Amino acid sequence: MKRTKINLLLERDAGLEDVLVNGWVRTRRDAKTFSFIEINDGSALKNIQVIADATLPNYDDIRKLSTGSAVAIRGVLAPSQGGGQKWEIQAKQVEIISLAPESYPLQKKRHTDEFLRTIAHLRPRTNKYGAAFRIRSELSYAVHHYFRERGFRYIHTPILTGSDCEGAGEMFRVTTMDLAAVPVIDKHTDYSADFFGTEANLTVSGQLSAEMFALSLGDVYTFGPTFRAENSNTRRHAAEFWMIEPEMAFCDLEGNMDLGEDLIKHLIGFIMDHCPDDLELFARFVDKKLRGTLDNIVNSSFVRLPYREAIAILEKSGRKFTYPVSFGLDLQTEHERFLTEQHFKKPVILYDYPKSIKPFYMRVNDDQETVAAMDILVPSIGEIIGGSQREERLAVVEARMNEMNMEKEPYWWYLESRMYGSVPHSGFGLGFERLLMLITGISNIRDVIPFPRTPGSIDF
RNA sequence: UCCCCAGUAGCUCAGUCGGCAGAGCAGGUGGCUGUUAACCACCGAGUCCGCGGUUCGAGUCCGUGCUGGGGAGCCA
Repeated sequence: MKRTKINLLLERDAGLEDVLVNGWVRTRRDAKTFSFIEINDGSALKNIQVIADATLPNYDDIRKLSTGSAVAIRGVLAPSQGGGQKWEIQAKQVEIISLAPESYPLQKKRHTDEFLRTIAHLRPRTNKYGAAFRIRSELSYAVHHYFRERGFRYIHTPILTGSDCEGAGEMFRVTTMDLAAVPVIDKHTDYSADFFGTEANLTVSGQLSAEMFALSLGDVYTFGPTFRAENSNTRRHAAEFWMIEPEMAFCDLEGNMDLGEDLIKHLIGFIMDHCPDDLELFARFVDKKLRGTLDNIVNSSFVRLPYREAIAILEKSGRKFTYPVSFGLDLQTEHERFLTEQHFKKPVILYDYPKSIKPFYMRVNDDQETVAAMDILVPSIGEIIGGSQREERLAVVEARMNEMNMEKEPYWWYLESRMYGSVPHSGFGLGFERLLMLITGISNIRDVIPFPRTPGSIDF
């Protein structure tokens, strides 16, 4: 007999004479002539209650069922005789697939996130983490759904890259060389002996590759893992995370901002519509203000503010900031928080940043002083999107690379895209985990990634 | 990498001025009950993070290391 998942049983209108449910025991309560067993199979937040009567042949064993044990229950789906749930299963057969010993670490009470991180292989069996990872799955689907509906193509950009200067971030080196005996020529590593015959790293962004496909297929996006070897020890950073990077041909900065705002609103709305139970858990137990935060984002127009005006607002605010504010300096966390949490109290899109603090590929504005960059900042999380209109003029992008003392040779292919049919185009990167943090109210990025990788930590 | 905080039973924590190691939950046993974080009684449970120091005596004070957390920087 094929098993039926609990989420489908719980939403039924009518009972069933014979069903099979497989899952894990969350708790067992014994009455005089029968036991209540609550089963969860991960398909939903809710458990299903099983009534196991003392007349069952293996009732003695059933009475020993411990939290975490795996079972197969066959029985009747019937209206519950007690309050608290609509349906229950009156068991005709209880097969114990495996009995969890008393050392099972998850108890029927609240655990701290810090403890659960030490048992990351078991934590998805808890209500909170089960809900978080169901939402993560739905959110991934929603990303693909959103772009597909709008004619975007999904591009698998490389994870291994030969460039060591894609971005400012530190990169993870990829090598097959024996690190105890690295070949050296003139005190420098001889990468010609390595697997690719040159230095190789893990990607920090699929953007440059995605641009090539935007200039071919029109509107494209990437959605995959990204790696940063920064020694960042914060609740918002991980060494391995997922990023969504749309790239649009024939699109300027305004169109880019439109997409970023619409994407965020749509994805949040999708989860509100499709994961009400899981979201409710976070609104009740993790962040009491979550509903208000999400409603505010979905219903408000994001503020669009040139960097120059943001500086003026900060200067006039009368606030004493730890870090200085003036044109040419990047905004610090305290400044971003002031703008989104105090001044506007909603998401803010900052754009037209000084070119001196932004990378070579961003399009230089007519003022020659700023570039067509945009960051979307949200309350509590901070920067969730960073993007720009790309510099499509060959001479300008080459001049920028010269200014920054960049070696142009590795980018020959990137520069050729500006020689052959170059067009205005734009894109951005959206931090998938940061969006998940925003949607769930989970405050640590390590808790929205199945097995998080951070400096000094690669267990599981 | 820098600053701050924490580390005591399986888990969450208390431990006063430096003087016998504690509670709740979990687990075990028994009881009660269409229960639902069930309830009641009893029982077992410790490298007080490691190392060194001060002291008659250190969970407690000092130094150092490790681990975890928060903040900052960097960024998504």
